[in-house]
Amino acid sequence: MMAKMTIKDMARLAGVSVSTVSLVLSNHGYVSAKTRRRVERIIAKHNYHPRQSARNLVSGRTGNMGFIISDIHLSGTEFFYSRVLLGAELEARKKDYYLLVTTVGDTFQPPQDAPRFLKGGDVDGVIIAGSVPEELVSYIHPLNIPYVLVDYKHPSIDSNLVQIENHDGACQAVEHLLRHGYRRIAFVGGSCRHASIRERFRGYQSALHQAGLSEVAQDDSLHFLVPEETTALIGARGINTLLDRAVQFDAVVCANDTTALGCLNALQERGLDVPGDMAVIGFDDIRYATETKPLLTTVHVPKLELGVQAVRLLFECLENPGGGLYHRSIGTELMVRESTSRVLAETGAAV
Amino acid sequence: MMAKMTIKDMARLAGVSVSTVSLVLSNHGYVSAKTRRRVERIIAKHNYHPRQSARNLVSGRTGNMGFIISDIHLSGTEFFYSRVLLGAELEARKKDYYLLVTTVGDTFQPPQDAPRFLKGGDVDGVIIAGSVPEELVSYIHPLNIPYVLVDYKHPSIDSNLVQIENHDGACQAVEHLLRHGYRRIAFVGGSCRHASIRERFRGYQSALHQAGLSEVAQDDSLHFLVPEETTALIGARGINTLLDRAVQFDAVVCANDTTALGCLNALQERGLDVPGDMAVIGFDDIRYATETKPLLTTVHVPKLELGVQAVRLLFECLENPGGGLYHRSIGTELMVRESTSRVLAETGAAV
DNA sequence: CTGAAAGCGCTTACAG
DNA sequence: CTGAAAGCGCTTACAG
Repeated sequence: MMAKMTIKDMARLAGVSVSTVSLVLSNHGYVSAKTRRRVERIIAKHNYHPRQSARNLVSGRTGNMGFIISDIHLSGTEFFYSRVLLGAELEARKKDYYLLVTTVGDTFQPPQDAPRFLKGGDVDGVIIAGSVPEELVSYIHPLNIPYVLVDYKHPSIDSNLVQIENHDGACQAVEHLLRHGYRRIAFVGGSCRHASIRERFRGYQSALHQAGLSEVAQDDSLHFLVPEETTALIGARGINTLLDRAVQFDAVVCANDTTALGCLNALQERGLDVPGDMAVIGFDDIRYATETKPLLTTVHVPKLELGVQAVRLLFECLENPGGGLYHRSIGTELMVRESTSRVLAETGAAV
Repeated sequence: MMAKMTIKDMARLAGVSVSTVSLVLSNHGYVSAKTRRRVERIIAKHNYHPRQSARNLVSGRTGNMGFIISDIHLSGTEFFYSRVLLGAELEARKKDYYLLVTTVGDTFQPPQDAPRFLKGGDVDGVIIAGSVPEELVSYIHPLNIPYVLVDYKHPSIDSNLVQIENHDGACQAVEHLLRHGYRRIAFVGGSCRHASIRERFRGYQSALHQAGLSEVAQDDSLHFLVPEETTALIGARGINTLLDRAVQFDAVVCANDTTALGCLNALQERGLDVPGDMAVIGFDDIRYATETKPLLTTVHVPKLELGVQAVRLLFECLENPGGGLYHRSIGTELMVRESTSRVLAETGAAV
């Protein structure tokens, strides 16, 4: 194993100065075509790559981007934020940035638990995916380092944001049900502590209002929202609770797909047919939505895109320091499958 | 926004030399208690943190660890490798290492698609989680950089390995079923291209052999293995295929929980009761296994631990260069829940 | 116990 | 178009 090659070795081998090698590496100044070729050949031959830490030292930037996610979200049941991470990684890679991934627990206490890269200044910017302890945001905000929040919002601090059009998505869901003749539409939610879920609930309500069904929108016996973390069990509990209340309803909008899966199971167990007796509609479009029986109609959230946009937004902040705050909204799309359409499910013909 | 503080500023402020500040920072040499206190106070007061890139430059190490995962695994249906990632991050953090996470697609072609940190020498070691294109391993192997494979193995190259005791886990599953009186035990698998799944199948077979049930172990009409990526649909397809073959069986061992979920759904749909008519046992113990109806008996794999051990093993390689290859096996544990025990499911009393 | 100096591998003005 | 030199922020022998 030979020692690691340096720019000096390249210069010596190519018979030029270190500066010249640096110039062809960076593509900044002018180098004669001939010299450039010679240097490039030497570089390729020895498979030389400049050391990032040396470059960083002089450039003052790090080439790293922090990616913070709560441990719950990273390993929950839903495959949501790992797709956001994937999108972010793909986009960061395009600009030759590395993603430094770290997690925070829900017992987060600054400054002890603050990611080391924040203290050490080892990142040029930070992406925070999903809901995190408020303390994290209040810790990072005054740090003078650009950061963007994805699908989360601090109650009082204004940040760079990439958000889902939750309100609109929920409206689409309700409108779809209304078009198909459903009227008594219930809502079963995951954690109402999460802003996204509250927005979905509000979207559901406002679509009903628009349709002149305010009594449904307002009827809390048709709504099941709990402050707990989202699991499929909550969906099952929601359905059973509503059913036990003996209120009439023929459709249920779920706060997300995980909840919807729980609903589907519970309905099946109580002997109710979906969509024959009851329509079910989810939110997120996780992959499992296409593996249920019946296939789940849901509001598709472009998860990869959330990650991509977060990285792009961060770069804009980097290039444009002091340029104020950016907010970006990512639209949703209704995926009509089997769980909301009697005809579709039974004959295979679309309505 | 004041300029970033450097070690020089600290030295000036504390009235000592730069070397002294460095000494108290690194805790290496001797500094008088008094001087140390003074320097420490200044450091704390100004919230100074040494720049990693400068340290890296002189130390020759990077303080980074690469974490490579296929995009399929990062955003598949199973929540498996994200827990491995979580474990790795937690352990790396303990040693002040950053995790550089990147993904590879299945069209991977070296050297273009090789992670940039490999070419640039920006990591001290690499963890590869789950199955990846063989080309990745053959690319990285001669690079003279320590790497460890988690739950994967190159067919011909010998690497540092952290593996699951798949064979043993599958034996446990079968033995549990045998103890409960099941005899005609089927196997429904996900991708048989994956070594782990093949090992599970072999474990299943050898436990049956041991029990004198070689005819079951050998009866391919009781086995469903496909070369496709694992999804719940494969489980459903497996059950339906076996049932349509009209072979007798009263239990099914699944290659993993995702497959088992599909089995559960398919059985329910065909009107069969679990565990009344049929026992189902999974592998992995993903969170969803505790949200099914009935709760899924499964072989628990300590996913976090896989990540932790991978990082530890990598550190051993780092500290002990040229120390040969390490192989580590992580044991499994049978989680007995409802899907394999008639009594347990119906009366709540354990067998 | 503490300081002056060299050096890690690069980039960037500045001369020429 | 190319080279010599300074400097990025640290650490590490080496003197004292």
